[in-house]
Amino acid sequence: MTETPPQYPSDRKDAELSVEEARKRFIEAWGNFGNAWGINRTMAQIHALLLIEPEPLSAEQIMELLNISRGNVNMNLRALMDWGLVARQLRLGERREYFVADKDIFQVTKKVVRERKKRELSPMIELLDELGAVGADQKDPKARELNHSLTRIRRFAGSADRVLESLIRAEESWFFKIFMKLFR
Amino acid sequence: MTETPPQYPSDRKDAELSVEEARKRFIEAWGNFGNAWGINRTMAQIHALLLIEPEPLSAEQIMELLNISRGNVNMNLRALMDWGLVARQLRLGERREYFVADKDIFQVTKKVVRERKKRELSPMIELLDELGAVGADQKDPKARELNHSLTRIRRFAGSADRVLESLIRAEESWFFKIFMKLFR
DNA sequence: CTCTGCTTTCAATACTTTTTGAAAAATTTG
DNA sequence: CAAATTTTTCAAAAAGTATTGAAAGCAGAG
Repeated sequence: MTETPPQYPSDRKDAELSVEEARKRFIEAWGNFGNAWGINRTMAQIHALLLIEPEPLSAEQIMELLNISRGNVNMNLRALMDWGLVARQLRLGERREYFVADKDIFQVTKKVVRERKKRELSPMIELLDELGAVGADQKDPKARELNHSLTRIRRFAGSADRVLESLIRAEESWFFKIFMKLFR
Repeated sequence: MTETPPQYPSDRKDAELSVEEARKRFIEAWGNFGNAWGINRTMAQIHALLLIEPEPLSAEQIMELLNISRGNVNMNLRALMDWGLVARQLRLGERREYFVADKDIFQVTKKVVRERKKRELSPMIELLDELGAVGADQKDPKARELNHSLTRIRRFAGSADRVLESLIRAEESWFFKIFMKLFR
């Protein structure tokens, strides 16, 4: 923030503006995207910003670039670190903390899958197991339908769980090799 | 609501209560689950209710069973029908409309995937294509990092898109055969 | 056409989640 | 240790989302 950024040559006159515009549009889109999937918009925007930033950024810089408050930045950076998507980075002789995002999009996916599986799928499976036996022995249609529905869902959830677990464990190359062959 | 439900025999004294309790717990859990994934809690609860209900229900019955207003039921039933998860069912000689859920959980998954792919993934891919060229020719690190990030994300989004498209088109048995062999 | 019974709409309200910003806590430096 | 700088916390405010309920709309029956 205190230093003047160096000027780089460019073929196009409007290049500098265009890059800024593109960055802005991507950050917005990533924010909306995350939001639609139950991730706080600001958290996703900070993530987007760090994804396209060549250098680590300080909380101060994020505040200014995204126009959000100190507390908000702090809160969401912590969440991003909890998810393993962003790491703190210290610089020798500097007091201020900097932050970088893991730029490997496959790693990002794995971490998001791991986190949400733990938070949402696993509790659902536990519940389904707990309710699994209810109504199995009864003739009441309500009981029977409940039992059948829960059994089907439980079976499906188990499959999903295994697929996701494999995804989380997969090595990037292996995963892509198989998938790229399978899917077009 | 106006007719007395028939009594079914059961091995356990507390069976009736237990089934009701289980139904309630499942509906709640499904509501929270949907909510975490960006689906309105009530919409998910109505879906859960119809999933475990042996008979079609009217809007009136849903209102009473879930304790929600007429307008709310109407709105969310419409959304569920838009997603293709619930169908209207008319009875001969009856004016009132009834609703049933598609009980095939694999179909449900496919429909949800299709809908969200259309609403969220496709627009993101369009944007990435649009922004794809920005900064490719520049030396400015910001431009280069933006370009690299967007290229990586674009490539990944394309893979995800193809995988999901295959899932949507897959026959259940085929899907499971392949996946069960691949994963564990 | 009018009554009746049901569905749909939507402005107002209630509820939930996010954001702010100032104060407190923590950490480094001299 | 106190001063300086930075991070963290959290109650209050703002923003966003869901829900209500009364009124309007619609369709079949008489």
